[in-house]
Order: sequence, then structure tokens, then C-alpha cells
Amino acid sequence: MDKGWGLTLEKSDHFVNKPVFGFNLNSGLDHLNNNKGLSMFPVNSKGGEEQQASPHERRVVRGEVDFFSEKNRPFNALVKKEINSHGEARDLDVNTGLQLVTANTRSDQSTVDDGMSSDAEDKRAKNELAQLQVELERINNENQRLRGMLTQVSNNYTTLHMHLVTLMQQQQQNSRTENTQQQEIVDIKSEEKKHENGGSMVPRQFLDLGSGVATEEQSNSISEERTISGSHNNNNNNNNNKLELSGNKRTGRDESPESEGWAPNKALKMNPPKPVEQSSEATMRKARVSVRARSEAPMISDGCQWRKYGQKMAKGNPCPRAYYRCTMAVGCPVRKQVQRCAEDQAILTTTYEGTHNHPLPPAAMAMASTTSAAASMLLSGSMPSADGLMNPNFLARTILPCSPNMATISASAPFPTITLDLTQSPNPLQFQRPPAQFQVPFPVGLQNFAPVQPNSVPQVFGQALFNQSKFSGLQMSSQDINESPQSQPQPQPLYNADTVSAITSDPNFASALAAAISSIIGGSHPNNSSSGSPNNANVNTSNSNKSGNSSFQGS
DNA sequence: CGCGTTTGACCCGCGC
DNA sequence: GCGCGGGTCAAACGCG
Repeated sequence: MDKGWGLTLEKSDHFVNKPVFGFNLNSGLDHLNNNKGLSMFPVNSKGGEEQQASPHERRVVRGEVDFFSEKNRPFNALVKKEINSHGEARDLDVNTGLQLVTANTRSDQSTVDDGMSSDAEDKRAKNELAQLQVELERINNENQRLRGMLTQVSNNYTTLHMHLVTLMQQQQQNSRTENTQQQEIVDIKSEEKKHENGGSMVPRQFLDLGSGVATEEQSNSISEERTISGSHNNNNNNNNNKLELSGNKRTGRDESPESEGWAPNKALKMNPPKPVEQSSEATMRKARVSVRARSEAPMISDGCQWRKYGQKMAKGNPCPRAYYRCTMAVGCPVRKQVQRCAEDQAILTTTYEGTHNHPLPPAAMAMASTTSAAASMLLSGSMPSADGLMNPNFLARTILPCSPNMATISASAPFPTITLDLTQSPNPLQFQRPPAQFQVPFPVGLQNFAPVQPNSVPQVFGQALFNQSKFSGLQMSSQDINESPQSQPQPQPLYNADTVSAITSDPNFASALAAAISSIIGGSHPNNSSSGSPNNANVNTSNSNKSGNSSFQGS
């Protein structure tokens, strides 16, 4: 026989006197079940992997066996057969040299000789092999189907998102026109007329961000809003000026028009007249989302590609702060900072800033959308409080109503920053992950069938962001939805949780798409178009102060 | 040789 | 005005 097949159950090798069957199930669903179940492997007698001992005897000298989860033994072990002078065989792990359990020493082997003849067993094993192959094929087909579904859903999402962005831009344009007209009235009419406009209709979303720290830009934007109101056609000129100024600061930098969002802040400040939208872009750009996560591992994968462009020692922290720029598209303005926490260096803080100007792979969509939603809510102009300041508690509860302590708003930071603290587990079941290897707590899609805990973090965010009532609250201009909700007509969310849940009934799909779709709900700011905000990334930040040795790779 | 990282220098904002 | 700190640039360097 040219080719022998052996079948082992459990970790029996029992190759002697038996044809050895096999193929490997562990690459399939078995992997998700801790490698329990059959372990079969091919044996090729042509390659010196097998040797004949007698006409009906086949001895495997070397073959690949997938073992079960067992201490000190790899799942895939190469087996070396040793046969002594008495014809007794024993198996050794090629890698470890350890003796494996053999049929001679175990009586409970599933492949213990049951009296069947070699041919009969061969036939039985072949049948079993055929069944398993059919099952494998079915699994592969299912895999293919699910991937197709994922692609389709992803495409639908992109289409819907773009449509939504278009609509929101139109809406914003209309709103701005109204506001401008109202502002003209304010400018022209006497002061006692001003209160008739109520002021509340004037978009305040970019005022007083950062808990009252009204930046110079914001102040400029306010005045500019009034200035422009007298001359609408200043817009184009201002934009042109901005582009020129943003590029003349440093030559050869950010040549792409898309990168204007990352034009140096000074360029923006150098440009006295700024249209409202421009100002909002600047503010949006400055919105930051920090993600704190406990990570011993040097790498965090989020599906985006990053390039390190700087590293600095930050004051008060022995660990260096690394600066990364998204390189998935030319001129993508998204940047991020990575720094370990001074108090607990196991905690990695990743701060995102900017909005991607390119499509994101599904693996990056979840994180990007979640952070985008957070940033959008942070900057949402429809949620200023009565005193013009955002209520951090409200925002925190809005983003993560199930765990208010996970989201905090920084009031002292120079930029409005929301911090998603993933180091605190509101529900232990929601944060089950390998301790040594940090995994971005967002599903990475189904492309690799990575096991996703049903109650993992993604659903935390998904639940939070799908919470329709909370998002309706975002449309209010109240200080706190729980405290003083106003009864103004509110725009209805385009989606509701039920609809999305129905679509994403599959737990994996649900968790993978929850955050992504939620960005449509929450991240409806026109400036937050396309793929949403920043992505987390692989973080390789060594604790050494000098050589960060940080590298970021997309999945 | 191309690409990514490292690292010193530079720019800017802010506080004193 | 000066110094400090954050952020960025870009030449040098290393690696595949």
C-alpha cells in the first residue's frame, strides 16, 4: 500500500498493527472547543514517514498528531515511533522527546484493537474519514457563506453610512443657512430683539467644549460666524486661504487636501476668518478619545496600519509617549498617541484624534466606530447644557449606560477628551480574555472566526450605543436627560435597536456590527463622515524609555 | 534599496 | 520676554 491511514482518538497513537488514518480537525471548529475531539492525521509512507513491518503491519515512524489540550504538549506534535527488540512500540514527541501515552500503557484507548481485521478497520476508518471530510466541506461552505454575508453587510453599512452622511450634510447646510439668517437678524436688529432668537438655535456645539475651556479657535469661530453672516461668499475664499496656510507652515507636509484636518493648529490660528464648518472641523479634529486597556502584550491589533513619527518623554511619566499616524490612506489625518500609565505600566492608554478619510476594514470598523461615536457625542452640539457646558456624567452615562464608570470626560485636558476605561470590569463576565495577550476588546469580524465571547466588551458598547432612548437624549439640548429633559421635537434616530438586532441576530455579527452601526446613530456629525474615528492599533511599546520599539500593524 | 523606526531639533502655545 | 512642555519634522539609522 502506498498510503496508510491511521485513526487515533484521544492521544493514542496505536499505530502498530493498524493502518493509521488521519486528517486534522483542529484547524476547524475544534479549535474553538479547546481542541477536543478527533485528532487525525495523514501518513505518507512514501516520504519515509512510514515503514512496513509486516504485510499487514504499518508502523508510523513520523506523523503529525493533534493532541488535546494537555499540559506541556503542543497541540500539533510530531510523533516519533520507537520499537524495541521485542517489537514493543512507544511514541515520542519529536519536539519534546517526551514519551507519549501509547496503547501498551493505556487500556482505555478508543483505538484499542477491537478484534476487527485490518481490512475491516481500514474500511471503517475510511468511512469515518469520508464523513469527516463531508463535515469539513460543509464547515468550509458555511465559512464561505458567512464571509459573504459579512462582506455584504459591510458594503451595506458603507452605503448607508455614506447616504447618511450626505443627508446630514444637507441638513447641516440647511441648519447653517437658517442660523446664518438668524444671525444676520441679530446683527442688524437692536439688542432688545436678540432675545427673540432665543440664542438656543444658534449652534453651540463648538462652543465651550472641553468644559468651559473656550479655545482661541472657538472664540474665533464664534466671531467668524457673525462675520461671515454678513458675507456668505466669503466661504470659498476662506477655505482657500485655509488650505494655503495649512500647507505653508511646513513644506512637503500633508500634501493631500484630505489632510487639512491635520494641518498644524497654528495654521488654523493664523487664519483669522474661518467659516463655521472649518471651525467645526478643527474642533472635531481636536476631539480625542482615549482607550485605557490593560495590556501586557506589546501589540494591540485593531486592523489599522500606523506609522510612528515621534516619541517624547512626557512629564510625570517615566514611559515615553509614542506618536503614530494612520497610513492606511495617503493623507489620512488620524493620529494617535500611545503611552503606558505611570501608575500602572500594565495599562496602556491609546488616544485617538481625527477622522479617517478612507474605508476601513471590518477589523478596524468596530473600534473606529465606537471611538467615532464617542467623539461625535463629545462634540455633538445638540447636547450643551444650560450653562453651555457639557455634563460629563451625562455623556458618560450616555456612552456606557451600563457602566458609567467606564467613560469619563476630561475637563482639564486642552482638548475635549473622552476616556473609555477598559481596565475596569463592570461585569467580570464581560471581560474574559487571556490575561497575557491583550486583545482589542472589539470583534475583529469573522474573517478569522476568532472566538468572540458573547458578553465581551463589544456588546457592552453595542448595548450602550444601541440604546435608543439615550441617543434620543443626545438630541436634546438639556443639561441632563435625567434631570431636565425638554420637550422639544427631536429628530428620530434612523435606526433602532430592534432593527439592528434582527439583522445581526448572530452573536458574532451582532457584536461585530454593533459598534459600527452605532456610529451611524451616534456619530452623525457631518464632519464625522466615512469611517469614523480613530482606530486603535497594535501597540508595541516597550517599557524601556529609550527605544520604544513600537510597531503597528493592521490585521 | 525601500520602508519603518529612532531621535535630536524645531515650532508653537501657554504660564509666569 | 522667557522657559517649559507638547507635538511634529526629518535626517540618520536599522532591518529585511
